[in-house]
Amino acid sequence: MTGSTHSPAEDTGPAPDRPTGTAGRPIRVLLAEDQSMVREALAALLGLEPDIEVVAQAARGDEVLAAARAHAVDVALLDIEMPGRTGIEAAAELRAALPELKVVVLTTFGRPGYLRSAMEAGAVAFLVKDAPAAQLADAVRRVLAGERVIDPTLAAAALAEGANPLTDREREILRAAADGATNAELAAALHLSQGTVRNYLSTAIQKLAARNRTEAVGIAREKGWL
Amino acid sequence: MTGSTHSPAEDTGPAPDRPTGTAGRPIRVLLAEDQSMVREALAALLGLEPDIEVVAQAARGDEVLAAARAHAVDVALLDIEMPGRTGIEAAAELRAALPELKVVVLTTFGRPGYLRSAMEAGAVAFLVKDAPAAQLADAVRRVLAGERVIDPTLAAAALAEGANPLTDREREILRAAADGATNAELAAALHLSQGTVRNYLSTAIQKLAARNRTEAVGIAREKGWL
DNA sequence: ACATCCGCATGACAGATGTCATGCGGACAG
DNA sequence: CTGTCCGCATGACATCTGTCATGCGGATGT
Repeated sequence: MTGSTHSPAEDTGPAPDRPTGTAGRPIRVLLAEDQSMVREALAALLGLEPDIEVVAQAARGDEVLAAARAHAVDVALLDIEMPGRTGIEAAAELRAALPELKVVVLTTFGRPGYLRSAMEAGAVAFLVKDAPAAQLADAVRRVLAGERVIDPTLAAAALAEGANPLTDREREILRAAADGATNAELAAALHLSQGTVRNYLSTAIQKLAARNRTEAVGIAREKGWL
Repeated sequence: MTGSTHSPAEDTGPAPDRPTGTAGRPIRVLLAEDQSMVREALAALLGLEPDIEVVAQAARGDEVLAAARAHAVDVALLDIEMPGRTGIEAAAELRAALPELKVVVLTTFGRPGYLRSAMEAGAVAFLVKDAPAAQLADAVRRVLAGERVIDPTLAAAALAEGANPLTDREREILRAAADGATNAELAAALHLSQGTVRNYLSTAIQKLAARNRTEAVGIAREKGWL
């Protein structure tokens, strides 16, 4: 357990040099998370660190880019599950518009597929909310120093899983089927024959080693492939 | 419908010094939440309040009772989704063992069924993590003063929904079907005929106004009836 | 004591779902 | 250029799933 780590005195270790250029000024952080209570609690936590300042908050994925631009942010902390845009989509957007900015993805679920997508979207760190709180401030400092911060266990799992085996069509149909749509509706919505829809579902079920669509949806969700 | 109702009886029994913010000792809080980062962030947030002290933390539902006993806790803050025991189950346990203790249930999902179960288990407050962070400390103080704290919108939704319409059997089967089990397996596991299983699912589907088992599971989950 | 309601249980039937064999066309290595 | 692979697409067939009519037994209210 990494319980109480409030010792600013011994904090001299990981900060021999401020990699953001201007020495001495606090690290400017954007925090994006849809649940107010969690967001503000995380802000309080980071506020305890003398060298970190939360200068912007966002409750929706589609507010992230504007907020980052408006506040000259050094590091963006993004939750994945957000309304408007997922943290992953927001990360891709940030990389395109503000390539200097370091993106940390912070999520409830340590799904290998999420890690993979996050890295592909340009994130340099991936944290799960299960991890000790001390890792949060730590990760902020380390990404600014140019490091990548990834839980080794999760990285191994992501590599072991391999990539998402589902094709675009299969994912599309599985996602729609997850909401309870009957495959006649799917066929109509996608302008396909009913048999074709069934066939995609069938191959998806086989690829995921499931016994029916319900289980297939569960497995795909669990791995972050949906 | 919210806090305006005080309990007339059973109030101010053994309290020479009201532990409320006035002049007494700080309020002793137990915080139970499985995600370390969120738990410690919430602890940091509460730690900013001068009259509140987080004296115990639990990462699992089955650690709650022992922790509450060991630290003479005034208020327990319980997340619902936890390993070991749900926050609801832990609340029932606390009410049985430590009836003085005020229980606040704190959850990600504002599901009406959750609210209902929480109140039946003896919780006196129900907060969603979507709410502003200030409500957390506020709720702690108010429950200690004998108030109940419930989001009026959610309370209205819970009343409008009515109670869980599913019978025990239906819930049991729907829950199992949610994992992707085929109903032949369900029949074997529950020592029923296959037709019977289908029938339970059928009535569940009708009660929930769903079109198939998948959608029924989704609806039941959303309402907190699973 | 009785009628009534409700949960539990079953099998027959129709319609939805999953599997299979088959074919088309683009990408890619040789 | 050609053979091969893979994603996309379809219809026929067998199985699974959802609905219905029916019946049993315990609780409830009168």
